[in-house]
Amino acid sequence: MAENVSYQNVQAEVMRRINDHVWEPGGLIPAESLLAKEFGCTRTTINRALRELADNGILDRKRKVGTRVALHPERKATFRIPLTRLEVENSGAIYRHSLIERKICKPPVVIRTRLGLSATSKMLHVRALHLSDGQPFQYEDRWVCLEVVPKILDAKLETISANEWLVQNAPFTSGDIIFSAASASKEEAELLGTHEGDALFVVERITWQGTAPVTQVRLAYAPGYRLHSVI
Amino acid sequence: MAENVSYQNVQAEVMRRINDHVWEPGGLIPAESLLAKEFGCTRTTINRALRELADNGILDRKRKVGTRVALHPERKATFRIPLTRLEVENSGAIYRHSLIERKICKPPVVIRTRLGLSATSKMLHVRALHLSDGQPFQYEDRWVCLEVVPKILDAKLETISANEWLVQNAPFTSGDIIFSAASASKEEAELLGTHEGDALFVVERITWQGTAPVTQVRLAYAPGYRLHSVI
DNA sequence: CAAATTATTATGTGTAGACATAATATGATT
DNA sequence: AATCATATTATGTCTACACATAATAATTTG
Repeated sequence: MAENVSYQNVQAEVMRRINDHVWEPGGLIPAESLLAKEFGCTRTTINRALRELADNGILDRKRKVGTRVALHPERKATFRIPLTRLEVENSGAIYRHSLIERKICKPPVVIRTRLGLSATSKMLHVRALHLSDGQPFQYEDRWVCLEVVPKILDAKLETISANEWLVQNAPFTSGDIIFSAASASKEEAELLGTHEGDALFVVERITWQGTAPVTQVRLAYAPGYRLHSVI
Repeated sequence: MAENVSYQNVQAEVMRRINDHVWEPGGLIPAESLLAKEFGCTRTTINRALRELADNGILDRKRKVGTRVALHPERKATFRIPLTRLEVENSGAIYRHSLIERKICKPPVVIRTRLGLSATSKMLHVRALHLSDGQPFQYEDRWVCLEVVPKILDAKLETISANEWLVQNAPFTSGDIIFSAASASKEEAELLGTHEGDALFVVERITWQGTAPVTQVRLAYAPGYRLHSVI
Protein backbone atom coordinates (compact mmCIF):
# COMPACT_ATOMS: atom_id res chain seq x y z
CA MET A 1 0.00 0.00 0.00
CA ALA A 2 0.82 3.66 0.15
CA GLU A 3 2.37 3.86 -3.27
CA ASN A 4 4.59 6.84 -3.72
CA VAL A 5 3.00 9.68 -5.60
CA SER A 6 5.37 11.17 -8.12
CA TYR A 7 5.48 14.80 -9.15
CA GLN A 8 4.53 13.60 -12.62
CA ASN A 9 1.33 12.05 -11.29
CA VAL A 10 0.54 15.34 -9.63
CA GLN A 11 1.22 17.24 -12.85
CA ALA A 12 -1.01 14.90 -14.83
CA GLU A 13 -3.88 15.31 -12.38
CA VAL A 14 -3.42 19.07 -12.24
CA MET A 15 -3.52 19.22 -16.03
CA ARG A 16 -6.64 17.08 -16.06
CA ARG A 17 -8.38 19.40 -13.63
CA ILE A 18 -7.43 22.41 -15.72
CA ASN A 19 -8.53 20.80 -18.97
CA ASP A 20 -11.79 19.56 -17.48
CA HIS A 21 -12.42 23.03 -16.05
CA VAL A 22 -12.47 21.69 -12.51
CA TRP A 23 -10.10 24.56 -11.86
CA GLU A 24 -11.14 27.61 -13.87
CA PRO A 25 -8.69 29.80 -15.76
CA GLY A 26 -7.65 32.61 -13.45
CA GLY A 27 -8.89 30.75 -10.40
CA LEU A 28 -6.89 29.95 -7.32
CA ILE A 29 -6.02 26.34 -6.74
CA PRO A 30 -5.52 24.84 -3.27
CA ALA A 31 -2.29 25.64 -1.47
CA GLU A 32 0.64 23.24 -1.67
CA SER A 33 0.08 22.02 1.87
CA LEU A 34 -3.53 21.10 1.10
CA LEU A 35 -2.64 19.33 -2.12
CA ALA A 36 0.09 17.45 -0.29
CA LYS A 37 -2.50 16.18 2.14
CA GLU A 38 -4.93 15.33 -0.65
CA PHE A 39 -2.39 13.49 -2.78
CA GLY A 40 -0.77 11.85 0.21
CA CYS A 41 2.73 13.09 -0.52
CA THR A 42 5.05 15.77 0.80
CA ARG A 43 4.87 19.41 -0.05
CA THR A 44 8.27 19.04 -1.73
CA THR A 45 6.70 16.82 -4.38
CA ILE A 46 3.74 19.14 -4.92
CA ASN A 47 6.13 22.07 -5.12
CA ARG A 48 8.18 20.53 -7.86
CA ALA A 49 5.09 19.60 -9.86
CA LEU A 50 3.60 23.08 -9.65
CA ARG A 51 6.90 24.88 -10.13
CA GLU A 52 7.50 23.10 -13.42
CA LEU A 53 3.99 23.84 -14.63
CA ALA A 54 4.52 27.49 -13.72
CA ASP A 55 7.78 27.44 -15.71
CA ASN A 56 5.75 26.19 -18.65
CA GLY A 57 3.29 29.04 -18.33
CA ILE A 58 0.38 26.81 -17.24
CA LEU A 59 0.20 28.28 -13.75
CA ASP A 60 0.92 31.65 -12.17
CA ARG A 61 2.36 31.61 -8.70
CA LYS A 62 2.94 34.36 -6.17
CA ARG A 63 4.14 34.11 -2.63
CA LYS A 64 1.52 34.38 0.03
CA VAL A 65 -1.12 34.91 -2.64
CA GLY A 66 -1.18 31.41 -4.03
CA THR A 67 -1.25 29.57 -7.32
CA ARG A 68 -3.75 30.25 -10.05
CA VAL A 69 -4.47 28.75 -13.42
CA ALA A 70 -2.92 31.02 -16.04
CA LEU A 71 -5.65 33.23 -17.45
CA HIS A 72 -4.56 32.97 -21.04
CA PRO A 73 -2.83 29.67 -21.39
CA GLU A 74 -0.34 30.90 -23.92
CA ARG A 75 1.71 27.81 -24.28
CA LYS A 76 5.38 28.44 -24.66
CA ALA A 77 7.12 26.96 -27.62
CA THR A 78 10.81 26.32 -27.46
CA PHE A 79 13.16 25.78 -30.30
CA ARG A 80 16.84 25.19 -30.54
CA ILE A 81 19.14 27.63 -32.22
CA PRO A 82 21.67 25.41 -33.87
CA LEU A 83 24.79 26.40 -35.67
CA THR A 84 24.05 26.84 -39.33
CA ARG A 85 26.63 24.17 -40.06
CA LEU A 86 24.80 21.64 -37.91
CA GLU A 87 21.45 22.68 -39.32
CA VAL A 88 22.77 21.75 -42.75
CA GLU A 89 24.62 18.63 -41.68
CA ASN A 90 21.66 17.30 -39.72
CA SER A 91 19.63 17.34 -42.91
CA GLY A 92 22.20 14.99 -44.39
CA ALA A 93 23.76 17.56 -46.68
CA ILE A 94 27.35 18.72 -46.95
CA TYR A 95 28.07 22.09 -45.42
CA ARG A 96 30.32 24.74 -46.84
CA HIS A 97 30.54 28.45 -46.28
CA SER A 98 32.18 31.25 -48.15
CA LEU A 99 33.24 34.61 -46.79
CA ILE A 100 31.97 37.50 -48.86
CA GLU A 101 33.29 40.43 -46.91
CA ARG A 102 35.26 41.12 -43.76
CA LYS A 103 35.79 44.76 -42.91
CA ILE A 104 36.41 46.92 -39.87
CA CYS A 105 34.24 49.98 -40.10
CA LYS A 106 31.67 52.19 -38.49
CA PRO A 107 28.24 50.58 -38.39
CA PRO A 108 25.14 52.23 -39.83
CA VAL A 109 23.14 54.29 -37.38
CA VAL A 110 20.36 51.67 -37.14
CA ILE A 111 22.78 49.07 -35.88
CA ARG A 112 24.69 51.49 -33.65
CA THR A 113 21.66 52.80 -31.83
CA ARG A 114 20.06 49.40 -31.52
CA LEU A 115 23.20 48.17 -29.78
CA GLY A 116 23.64 51.35 -27.76
CA LEU A 117 27.14 52.11 -29.03
CA SER A 118 28.90 55.45 -29.27
CA ALA A 119 29.21 57.25 -32.60
CA THR A 120 32.93 56.53 -32.82
CA SER A 121 32.75 52.77 -32.22
CA LYS A 122 34.13 50.58 -34.94
CA MET A 123 32.83 47.09 -35.51
CA LEU A 124 33.71 44.08 -37.55
CA HIS A 125 31.36 43.63 -40.46
CA VAL A 126 31.17 40.09 -41.81
CA ARG A 127 29.09 38.86 -44.69
CA ALA A 128 29.02 35.21 -45.63
CA LEU A 129 27.06 32.67 -47.60
CA HIS A 130 26.31 29.26 -46.13
CA LEU A 131 25.84 26.41 -48.58
CA SER A 132 24.03 23.10 -48.34
CA ASP A 133 25.30 20.54 -50.87
CA GLY A 134 26.69 23.44 -52.84
CA GLN A 135 23.33 25.22 -52.99
CA PRO A 136 22.88 28.59 -51.29
CA PHE A 137 21.23 28.02 -47.95
CA GLN A 138 21.61 31.12 -45.84
CA TYR A 139 23.00 34.61 -46.27
CA GLU A 140 24.57 36.06 -43.14
CA ASP A 141 25.16 39.75 -42.48
CA ARG A 142 26.86 40.27 -39.15
CA TRP A 143 28.26 43.06 -37.00
CA VAL A 144 30.59 42.16 -34.14
CA CYS A 145 31.40 44.52 -31.30
CA LEU A 146 35.18 44.79 -31.17
CA GLU A 147 35.20 46.28 -27.69
CA VAL A 148 33.60 43.12 -26.33
CA VAL A 149 35.20 40.54 -28.61
CA PRO A 150 38.53 41.96 -29.82
CA LYS A 151 39.98 38.49 -30.28
CA ILE A 152 37.78 37.83 -33.30
CA LEU A 153 40.28 39.85 -35.34
CA ASP A 154 42.68 36.91 -34.99
CA ALA A 155 40.11 34.36 -36.17
CA LYS A 156 40.46 32.88 -39.65
CA LEU A 157 36.93 33.54 -40.77
CA GLU A 158 37.58 31.92 -44.15
CA THR A 159 37.95 28.61 -42.33
CA ILE A 160 35.63 28.84 -39.37
CA SER A 161 32.41 30.76 -39.74
CA ALA A 162 31.91 33.79 -37.50
CA ASN A 163 28.82 32.03 -36.21
CA GLU A 164 30.84 29.10 -35.00
CA TRP A 165 33.79 31.11 -33.71
CA LEU A 166 31.50 33.27 -31.60
CA VAL A 167 29.65 30.31 -30.13
CA GLN A 168 32.94 28.88 -28.97
CA ASN A 169 34.67 32.05 -27.87
CA ALA A 170 32.12 34.68 -26.98
CA PRO A 171 29.59 33.56 -24.40
CA PHE A 172 26.52 35.67 -24.00
CA THR A 173 24.08 36.07 -21.19
CA SER A 174 20.96 37.00 -23.11
CA GLY A 175 19.69 37.65 -26.58
CA ASP A 176 16.83 38.94 -28.65
CA ILE A 177 15.52 37.18 -31.71
CA ILE A 178 13.20 38.53 -34.33
CA PHE A 179 11.60 36.46 -37.06
CA SER A 180 10.10 38.06 -40.13
CA ALA A 181 9.57 37.69 -43.82
CA ALA A 182 11.25 39.96 -46.35
CA SER A 183 11.40 40.35 -50.08
CA ALA A 184 14.78 39.49 -51.54
CA SER A 185 16.85 42.47 -52.63
CA LYS A 186 18.67 42.20 -55.91
CA GLU A 187 21.92 41.28 -54.20
CA GLU A 188 20.29 38.78 -51.85
CA ALA A 189 18.48 37.15 -54.75
CA GLU A 190 21.72 36.77 -56.64
CA LEU A 191 23.57 35.30 -53.67
CA LEU A 192 20.76 32.94 -52.74
CA GLY A 193 20.18 31.88 -56.33
CA THR A 194 16.63 33.12 -56.54
CA HIS A 195 14.72 36.09 -57.89
CA GLU A 196 14.41 39.63 -56.68
CA GLY A 197 11.27 40.07 -54.62
CA ASP A 198 11.03 36.41 -53.57
CA ALA A 199 9.86 35.83 -50.01
CA LEU A 200 12.74 35.11 -47.66
CA PHE A 201 12.56 33.91 -44.10
CA VAL A 202 14.67 36.25 -41.99
CA VAL A 203 16.07 35.84 -38.50
CA GLU A 204 17.68 38.75 -36.69
CA ARG A 205 19.55 38.11 -33.52
CA ILE A 206 21.29 40.35 -31.02
CA THR A 207 23.26 38.83 -28.18
CA TRP A 208 24.45 40.53 -25.02
CA GLN A 209 27.12 39.90 -22.45
CA GLY A 210 25.49 41.57 -19.49
CA THR A 211 24.65 45.00 -20.90
CA ALA A 212 27.38 44.99 -23.53
CA PRO A 213 26.35 43.98 -27.05
CA VAL A 214 28.29 41.06 -28.49
CA THR A 215 26.99 40.73 -32.00
CA GLN A 216 24.03 41.49 -34.22
CA VAL A 217 23.29 39.25 -37.15
CA ARG A 218 20.72 39.06 -39.90
CA LEU A 219 20.19 35.67 -41.47
CA ALA A 220 18.21 35.42 -44.71
CA TYR A 221 17.29 31.89 -45.74
CA ALA A 222 16.89 30.67 -49.28
CA PRO A 223 13.25 30.15 -50.31
CA GLY A 224 11.67 26.96 -49.02
CA TYR A 225 13.18 27.13 -45.56
CA ARG A 226 10.89 26.14 -42.70
CA LEU A 227 11.69 26.53 -39.04
CA HIS A 228 10.22 23.71 -37.05
CA SER A 229 9.34 23.81 -33.39
CA VAL A 230 7.36 21.85 -30.84
CA ILE A 231 4.99 22.86 -28.07
CA MET B 1 29.24 31.38 9.36
CA ALA B 2 28.55 28.59 6.93
CA GLU B 3 26.30 30.60 4.67
CA ASN B 4 23.84 28.53 2.72
CA VAL B 5 24.80 27.94 -0.87
CA SER B 6 21.85 28.39 -3.17
CA TYR B 7 21.25 26.49 -6.37
CA GLN B 8 21.57 29.80 -8.16
CA ASN B 9 25.07 30.30 -6.79
CA VAL B 10 25.94 26.86 -8.09
CA GLN B 11 24.46 27.65 -11.48
CA ALA B 12 26.40 30.89 -11.71
CA GLU B 13 29.68 29.18 -10.88
CA VAL B 14 28.97 26.33 -13.29
CA MET B 15 28.24 28.83 -16.05
CA ARG B 16 31.46 30.67 -15.23
CA ARG B 17 33.48 27.50 -15.52
CA ILE B 18 31.87 26.68 -18.84
CA ASN B 19 32.37 30.17 -20.23
CA ASP B 20 35.96 30.34 -19.01
CA HIS B 21 36.62 26.93 -20.53
CA VAL B 22 37.52 25.46 -17.15
CA TRP B 23 35.14 22.71 -18.19
CA GLU B 24 35.50 21.99 -21.89
CA PRO B 25 32.53 21.48 -24.21
CA GLY B 26 31.78 17.77 -24.32
CA GLY B 27 33.77 17.14 -21.16
CA LEU B 28 32.53 15.41 -18.06
CA ILE B 29 32.08 17.54 -14.99
CA PRO B 30 32.43 16.18 -11.44
CA ALA B 31 29.59 14.08 -10.08
CA GLU B 32 26.90 15.69 -7.97
CA SER B 33 28.29 14.20 -4.78
CA LEU B 34 31.71 15.71 -5.42
CA LEU B 35 30.29 19.11 -6.27
CA ALA B 36 28.15 18.97 -3.14
CA LYS B 37 31.30 18.47 -1.09
CA GLU B 38 33.15 21.21 -2.96
CA PHE B 39 30.36 23.77 -2.64
CA GLY B 40 29.53 22.75 0.89
CA CYS B 41 25.88 22.03 0.26
CA THR B 42 23.70 18.99 -0.19
CA ARG B 43 23.43 16.95 -3.34
CA THR B 44 19.80 18.05 -3.59
CA THR B 45 20.92 21.61 -4.20
CA ILE B 46 23.50 20.59 -6.78
CA ASN B 47 20.92 18.39 -8.45
CA ARG B 48 18.47 21.20 -8.87
CA ALA B 49 21.12 23.53 -10.25
CA LEU B 50 22.35 21.01 -12.81
CA ARG B 51 18.90 19.74 -13.71
CA GLU B 52 17.76 23.23 -14.64
CA LEU B 53 20.86 23.85 -16.72
CA ALA B 54 20.25 20.55 -18.49
CA ASP B 55 16.66 21.66 -19.17
CA ASN B 56 18.11 24.76 -20.78
CA GLY B 57 20.36 22.72 -23.00
CA ILE B 58 23.59 23.81 -21.33
CA LEU B 59 24.40 20.37 -19.93
CA ASP B 60 23.78 16.81 -21.00
CA ARG B 61 23.06 14.31 -18.27
CA LYS B 62 22.80 10.54 -18.28
CA ARG B 63 22.40 8.19 -15.39
CA LYS B 64 25.47 6.40 -14.25
CA VAL B 65 27.47 8.11 -17.00
CA GLY B 66 27.53 11.59 -15.58
CA THR B 67 27.06 15.18 -16.63
CA ARG B 68 28.86 16.79 -19.52
CA VAL B 69 28.99 20.25 -20.99
CA ALA B 70 26.74 20.27 -24.05
CA LEU B 71 28.92 19.92 -27.11
CA HIS B 72 27.03 22.41 -29.18
CA PRO B 73 25.49 24.85 -26.82
CA GLU B 74 22.40 25.42 -28.89
CA ARG B 75 20.59 27.79 -26.63
CA LYS B 76 16.90 27.28 -26.54
CA ALA B 77 14.68 30.20 -27.30
CA THR B 78 11.18 30.29 -26.00
CA PHE B 79 8.33 32.39 -27.20
CA ARG B 80 4.76 32.71 -26.18
CA ILE B 81 1.93 31.80 -28.48
CA PRO B 82 -0.70 34.34 -27.63
CA LEU B 83 -4.20 34.58 -28.91
CA THR B 84 -4.29 36.76 -31.97
CA ARG B 85 -6.74 39.01 -30.16
CA LEU B 86 -4.29 39.58 -27.32
CA GLU B 87 -1.42 40.04 -29.72
CA VAL B 88 -3.35 42.92 -31.26
CA GLU B 89 -4.67 44.36 -28.01
CA ASN B 90 -1.26 44.25 -26.34
CA SER B 91 0.02 46.53 -29.10
CA GLY B 92 -2.61 49.05 -28.02
CA ALA B 93 -4.81 48.55 -31.05
CA ILE B 94 -8.46 47.61 -31.25
CA TYR B 95 -9.12 44.03 -32.28
CA ARG B 96 -11.82 42.83 -34.58
CA HIS B 97 -12.23 39.72 -36.65
CA SER B 98 -14.45 38.77 -39.52
CA LEU B 99 -15.46 35.29 -40.56
CA ILE B 100 -14.89 34.66 -44.26
CA GLU B 101 -16.01 31.08 -44.54
CA ARG B 102 -17.33 28.30 -42.33
CA LYS B 103 -17.98 25.01 -44.06
CA ILE B 104 -18.10 21.32 -43.21
CA CYS B 105 -16.31 19.40 -45.90
CA LYS B 106 -13.63 16.89 -46.75
CA PRO B 107 -10.14 18.31 -46.33
CA PRO B 108 -7.57 18.30 -49.12
CA VAL B 109 -5.27 15.32 -49.19
CA VAL B 110 -2.30 17.29 -47.85
CA ILE B 111 -4.16 18.17 -44.69
CA ARG B 112 -5.75 14.76 -44.32
CA THR B 113 -2.53 12.79 -44.54
CA ARG B 114 -0.65 15.24 -42.38
CA LEU B 115 -3.22 14.71 -39.66
CA GLY B 116 -3.48 10.98 -40.26
CA LEU B 117 -7.22 10.99 -40.93
CA SER B 118 -9.26 8.55 -42.98
CA ALA B 119 -10.44 9.43 -46.49
CA THR B 120 -14.04 9.80 -45.38
CA SER B 121 -13.43 12.19 -42.48
CA LYS B 122 -15.14 15.51 -42.64
CA MET B 123 -13.70 18.56 -40.99
CA LEU B 124 -14.75 22.09 -40.23
CA HIS B 125 -13.04 24.56 -42.50
CA VAL B 126 -12.83 28.08 -41.11
CA ARG B 127 -11.32 31.09 -42.79
CA ALA B 128 -11.15 34.41 -41.01
CA LEU B 129 -9.45 37.77 -41.13
CA HIS B 130 -8.12 39.36 -37.95
CA LEU B 131 -7.94 43.13 -37.88
CA SER B 132 -5.88 45.57 -35.89
CA ASP B 133 -7.43 49.05 -35.69
CA GLY B 134 -9.42 48.12 -38.75
CA GLN B 135 -6.34 47.19 -40.75
CA PRO B 136 -5.82 43.59 -41.92
CA PHE B 137 -3.47 41.90 -39.49
CA GLN B 138 -3.66 38.16 -40.00
CA TYR B 139 -5.38 35.77 -42.34
CA GLU B 140 -6.38 32.48 -40.75
CA ASP B 141 -7.10 29.26 -42.63
CA ARG B 142 -8.09 26.51 -40.24
CA TRP B 143 -9.25 22.90 -40.29
CA VAL B 144 -10.84 21.47 -37.16
CA CYS B 145 -11.22 17.76 -36.55
CA LEU B 146 -14.91 17.15 -35.85
CA GLU B 147 -14.31 13.72 -34.36
CA VAL B 148 -12.20 15.28 -31.62
CA VAL B 149 -14.03 18.58 -31.18
CA PRO B 150 -17.64 18.08 -32.31
CA LYS B 151 -18.85 20.81 -29.98
CA ILE B 152 -17.30 23.51 -32.16
CA LEU B 153 -20.35 23.19 -34.44
CA ASP B 154 -22.35 24.92 -31.72
CA ALA B 155 -19.89 27.79 -31.38
CA LYS B 156 -20.84 31.20 -32.77
CA LEU B 157 -17.68 31.76 -34.78
CA GLU B 158 -18.87 35.15 -35.96
CA THR B 159 -18.59 36.34 -32.38
CA ILE B 160 -15.74 34.38 -30.91
CA SER B 161 -12.83 33.47 -33.15
CA ALA B 162 -12.13 29.78 -33.68
CA ASN B 163 -8.70 30.46 -32.23
CA GLU B 164 -10.18 31.65 -28.99
CA TRP B 165 -12.94 29.06 -28.81
CA LEU B 166 -10.46 26.25 -29.22
CA VAL B 167 -8.10 27.59 -26.59
CA GLN B 168 -10.95 27.60 -24.10
CA ASN B 169 -12.65 24.37 -25.10
CA ALA B 170 -10.19 22.05 -26.77
CA PRO B 171 -7.10 21.34 -24.71
CA PHE B 172 -4.19 19.74 -26.49
CA THR B 173 -1.26 17.75 -25.27
CA SER B 174 1.30 18.62 -27.92
CA GLY B 175 1.76 20.61 -31.06
CA ASP B 176 4.01 21.29 -34.01
CA ILE B 177 4.76 24.74 -35.27
CA ILE B 178 6.37 25.70 -38.53
CA PHE B 179 7.52 29.18 -39.42
CA SER B 180 8.19 30.18 -42.96
CA ALA B 181 7.96 32.96 -45.48
CA ALA B 182 5.60 32.86 -48.45
CA SER B 183 4.63 35.08 -51.34
CA ALA B 184 1.11 36.39 -51.07
CA SER B 185 -1.37 34.77 -53.42
CA LYS B 186 -3.82 37.03 -55.18
CA GLU B 187 -6.57 36.27 -52.67
CA GLU B 188 -4.26 36.66 -49.68
CA ALA B 189 -2.98 39.95 -51.03
CA GLU B 190 -6.51 41.24 -51.43
CA LEU B 191 -7.55 40.19 -47.94
CA LEU B 192 -4.42 41.54 -46.29
CA GLY B 193 -4.54 44.76 -48.26
CA THR B 194 -1.21 44.30 -49.98
CA HIS B 195 0.10 43.18 -53.33
CA GLU B 196 0.36 39.76 -54.90
CA GLY B 197 3.84 38.32 -54.39
CA ASP B 198 4.59 40.33 -51.25
CA ALA B 199 6.53 38.46 -48.58
CA LEU B 200 4.28 37.18 -45.81
CA PHE B 201 5.30 35.68 -42.50
CA VAL B 202 3.51 32.39 -42.13
CA VAL B 203 2.91 30.23 -39.08
CA GLU B 204 1.48 26.74 -39.42
CA ARG B 205 0.38 24.93 -36.35
CA ILE B 206 -0.98 21.45 -35.71
CA THR B 207 -2.15 20.50 -32.25
CA TRP B 208 -2.80 17.04 -30.90
CA GLN B 209 -4.82 15.57 -28.08
CA GLY B 210 -2.74 12.47 -27.43
CA THR B 211 -2.50 10.96 -30.91
CA ALA B 212 -5.71 12.51 -32.21
CA PRO B 213 -5.37 15.72 -34.25
CA VAL B 214 -7.32 18.67 -32.89
CA THR B 215 -6.74 21.37 -35.44
CA GLN B 216 -4.41 22.54 -38.16
CA VAL B 217 -4.09 26.22 -38.88
CA ARG B 218 -2.19 28.42 -41.27
CA LEU B 219 -1.71 32.01 -40.22
CA ALA B 220 -0.45 34.52 -42.76
CA TYR B 221 0.51 37.89 -41.32
CA ALA B 222 0.26 41.19 -43.10
CA PRO B 223 3.63 42.57 -44.26
CA GLY B 224 5.69 44.18 -41.52
CA TYR B 225 4.95 41.60 -38.88
CA ARG B 226 7.86 40.63 -36.66
CA LEU B 227 7.83 37.83 -34.12
CA HIS B 228 9.94 38.64 -31.06
CA SER B 229 11.57 36.15 -28.77
CA VAL B 230 14.18 36.06 -26.07
CA ILE B 231 17.01 33.70 -25.28
C1' DC C 1 36.48 -16.79 -25.26
C1' DA C 2 31.82 -15.24 -25.41
C1' DA C 3 27.52 -14.82 -22.99
C1' DA C 4 25.01 -14.20 -19.04
C1' DT C 5 24.93 -12.57 -14.31
C1' DT C 6 26.00 -9.57 -10.74
C1' DA C 7 28.04 -5.45 -8.70
C1' DT C 8 28.78 -0.59 -8.97
C1' DT C 9 27.85 4.12 -9.74
C1' DA C 10 25.72 8.71 -11.04
C1' DT C 11 21.61 10.55 -11.67
C1' DG C 12 16.40 10.60 -10.58
C1' DT C 13 13.07 11.20 -7.24
C1' DG C 14 10.85 10.54 -2.91
C1' DT C 15 10.19 11.65 2.53
C1' DA C 16 10.46 14.78 6.53
C1' DG C 17 11.39 18.93 8.47
C1' DA C 18 13.24 23.75 8.81
C1' DC C 19 13.86 28.52 7.92
C1' DA C 20 13.45 32.49 4.40
C1' DT C 21 10.75 35.77 1.99
C1' DA C 22 7.06 38.33 -0.27
C1' DA C 23 2.66 39.95 0.10
C1' DT C 24 -1.37 40.35 2.44
C1' DA C 25 -4.37 40.90 6.59
C1' DT C 26 -4.80 42.56 11.18
C1' DG C 27 -4.44 45.51 14.88
C1' DA C 28 -2.49 49.50 17.36
C1' DT C 29 -1.54 54.27 17.22
C1' DT C 30 -2.02 58.87 15.96
C1' DA D 1 -10.13 57.57 9.26
C1' DA D 2 -5.53 57.07 7.87
C1' DT D 3 -0.92 55.43 8.98
C1' DC D 4 2.32 52.42 10.67
C1' DA D 5 3.88 48.26 12.87
C1' DT D 6 3.01 43.42 13.43
C1' DA D 7 1.20 38.92 12.58
C1' DT D 8 -0.01 35.55 9.18
C1' DT D 9 0.34 32.77 5.21
C1' DA D 10 1.76 30.50 0.74
C1' DT D 11 5.48 29.90 -1.81
C1' DG D 12 10.73 29.48 -2.16
C1' DT D 13 14.62 26.95 -0.96
C1' DC D 14 17.72 24.41 1.93
C1' DT D 15 19.32 20.19 4.80
C1' DA D 16 19.65 15.29 5.51
C1' DC D 17 18.65 10.95 4.21
C1' DA D 18 16.72 6.96 1.48
C1' DC D 19 15.60 4.16 -2.22
C1' DA D 20 14.88 3.69 -7.50
C1' DT D 21 16.81 3.23 -11.96
C1' DA D 22 19.73 3.20 -16.03
C1' DA D 23 24.00 2.20 -17.79
C1' DT D 24 28.39 0.60 -17.31
C1' DA D 25 32.09 -2.41 -15.26
C1' DA D 26 33.38 -6.64 -13.10
C1' DT D 27 32.59 -11.28 -12.52
C1' DT D 28 30.98 -15.70 -13.13
C1' DT D 29 29.43 -19.29 -16.06
C1' DG D 30 28.74 -22.29 -20.30
